[in-house]
Amino acid sequence: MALNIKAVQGFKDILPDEVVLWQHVEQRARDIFHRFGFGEIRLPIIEETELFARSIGQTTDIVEKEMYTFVDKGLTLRPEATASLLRAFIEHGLHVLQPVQKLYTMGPMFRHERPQKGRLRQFHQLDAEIIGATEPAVDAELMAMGNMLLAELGLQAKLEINSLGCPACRPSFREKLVTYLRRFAGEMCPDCQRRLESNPLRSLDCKSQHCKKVVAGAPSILDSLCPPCSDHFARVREGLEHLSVPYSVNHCMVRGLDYYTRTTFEFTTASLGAQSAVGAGGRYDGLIAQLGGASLPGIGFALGVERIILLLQQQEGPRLTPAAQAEIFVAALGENGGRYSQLLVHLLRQGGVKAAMDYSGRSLKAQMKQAGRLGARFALIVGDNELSRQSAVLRDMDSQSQEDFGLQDSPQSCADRLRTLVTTRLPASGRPA
RNA sequence: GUGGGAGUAGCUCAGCUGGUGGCAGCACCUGGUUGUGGCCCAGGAGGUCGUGGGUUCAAGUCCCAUCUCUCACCCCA
Repeated sequence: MALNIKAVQGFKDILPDEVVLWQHVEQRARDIFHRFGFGEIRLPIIEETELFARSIGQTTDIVEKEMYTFVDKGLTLRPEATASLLRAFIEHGLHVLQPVQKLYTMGPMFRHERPQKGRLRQFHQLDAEIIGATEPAVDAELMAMGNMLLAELGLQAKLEINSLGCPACRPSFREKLVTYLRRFAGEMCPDCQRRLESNPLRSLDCKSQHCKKVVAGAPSILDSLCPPCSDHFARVREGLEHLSVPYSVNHCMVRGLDYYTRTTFEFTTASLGAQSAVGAGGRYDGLIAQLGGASLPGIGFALGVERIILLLQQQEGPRLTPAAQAEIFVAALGENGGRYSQLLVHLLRQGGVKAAMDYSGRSLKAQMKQAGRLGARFALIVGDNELSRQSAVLRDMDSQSQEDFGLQDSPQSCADRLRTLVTTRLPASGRPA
């Protein structure tokens, strides 16, 4: 701790032990996304501020107070991925390639909020979007995919769904709701009183006990949907049931971003403290046109990687163990042993074998210890003695058995023989690979 | 942005009402074993007690500020 420089608030390092989990999650996600026909798209993490203001909504908390913006340059670190993805989609005219595009991306997002459990200022999302399809079956498929990913990761999450209607039916619901809430405004929390004008739908999801009481008697948006939206929602539900995806309807669920229409959903868990959402998403049928693109519907979701990692870490059961850092460790003794070992290790690596050695001339005991620590299955002991009699000692670290390993032929063929050995010989015990 | 809790070794943490920083555990190094890992034993190394001020003969301990972590509000992945 010589330097008094630390990571800035809300940003954190992910150390090698934890990276193992990250890679696991990312691998699973890629695997499943590919199964569903999604292609990866990689996006810049910075965009013109205007993009987020126009898509997420001027009056949302994200845009009003949580963005990392370079004011002098008009640029902003992305607070979410959908806007960037759609920008790229429109910019490159991807809709001409095929009528329905399925894209995913993953990476860091930035929001200037107060950090707490499962919430960082730089956090990571897995993001999947389907553009160009309006069929309810697509909504169901997308949710099924999220559900499958969480299930394959071994996580317990509930799926809650709702419909927020469309520009044809939401405004009238909003009016109905405001009329109702006005009657009880006095009983509601100060936040909700303030939201009465700015974002009355948000009151439906308020945690305050008083508000919950009021909201319990409020009209439901599901009763106010126009026939097309109502039909869409019914068929989304049918789709989920058809695929046996468990879900519940939560007519109070609202979203923090303005662009959502019709289907919205959240994957929630009780094990994350105040942050119950592991992932969330919804349909945004007007957004692409609003950003200057073709008039195309879209739907997508984002999963919070940190939140998934937290859940995995809380889980009982066997931990993920990092892969061995070395398959074979060459223990060198003496100056000649060191020179020969260095070449051998290099040739092994060239041949695709994870090989390691120690250059500091430490005792054999210390080197064997290091071999064990690296998870090496074999140790090859090469000292000046071995070189002079042209025969090294090969030790199987699990069975503790040792055998001679001839060094008569060239270093290259020795390396080749060792590689064959490492890749073909079965482990002595049922030790994880 | 608001409120509670907390910062002592790489990690987890003792340290009472101020009086020399812990034979603490894990990890690390060395030795016990002339050249053989995991267990055991012995020894060793490792600290601006988050940072900056203040009170005091004396501050890890009390006071103020600040930074960070943490939990919650707000909001959200």
